[in-house]
Amino acid sequence: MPELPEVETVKNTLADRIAGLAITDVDVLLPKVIRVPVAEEFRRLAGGKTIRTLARRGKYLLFHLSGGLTMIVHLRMTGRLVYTAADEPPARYTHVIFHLDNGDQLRFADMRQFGRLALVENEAVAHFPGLKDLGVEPLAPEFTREFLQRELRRRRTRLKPLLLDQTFIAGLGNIYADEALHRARLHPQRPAHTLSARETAALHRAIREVLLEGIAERGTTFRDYVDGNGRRGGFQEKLQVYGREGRPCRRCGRTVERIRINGRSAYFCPFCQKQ
DNA sequence: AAGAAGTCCTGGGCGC
DNA sequence: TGCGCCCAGGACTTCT
Repeated sequence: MPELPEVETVKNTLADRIAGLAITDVDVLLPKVIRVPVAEEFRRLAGGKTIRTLARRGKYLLFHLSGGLTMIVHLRMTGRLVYTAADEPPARYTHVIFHLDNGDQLRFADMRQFGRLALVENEAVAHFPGLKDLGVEPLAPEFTREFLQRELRRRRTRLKPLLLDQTFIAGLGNIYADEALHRARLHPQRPAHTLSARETAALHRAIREVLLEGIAERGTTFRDYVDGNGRRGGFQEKLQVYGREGRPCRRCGRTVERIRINGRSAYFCPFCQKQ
């Protein structure tokens, strides 16, 4: 699932290739993946625009276009954005094709059809549903230990759901949340307000470390993720607990367990991460 | 008002 | 072998 490190990697791999290119035409093969405006308008507006720069906010990808427009993309579970030669046979589940003025293409594919694209005026980005309520960027300087301590103290919820709350910290998903908690030796069910200063510092450090290592490994390909060049990530080789139910914890060798918290699975080591 | 549940999807894993 | 069931999961909506 594309989380912060995967989206960052897609952004970086695509930026090298498409920044400065113009979109000559757009094929929308599955109109419902276009959130706004309606597919026909999306196509009309995107056509002729130049892709200036790419940015990321949480798990959202932002394409800053000429004409004061921004394309917002969320890959959700299985979405892919891949730069391809025009004669490349279309991958299964390709829903949108951007024709670029160098003859190549940018293709959006998504097996589960959860991912969404939107095209809005620059001024509307800050008001866009989902984007507008995003919390702090965990790799930005604003995400300090003091900030985390202040926030944890006033929340009664458990750590795992809190880390997945995009209005709190933007960009963590199930994989990196579980890995961060394991690295900080914190149980996913721990009530947020019960952490000591020392534990808070460990969590703060762990969140940043797992994300930075994820980016350094070019993301985690648990199943479907590929970057803007269609290449798999490498961080799946370094996962300590995620997806490892019944297998040994890579730190202590005891068996990794999986529990359900708010309908989401949480992998953890009951020895390293005591309640 | 926070927290929980329902919704969207389809490949893959499982039981029989 | 093959059928049917159910699960995974991010973010948004709806319910409590």
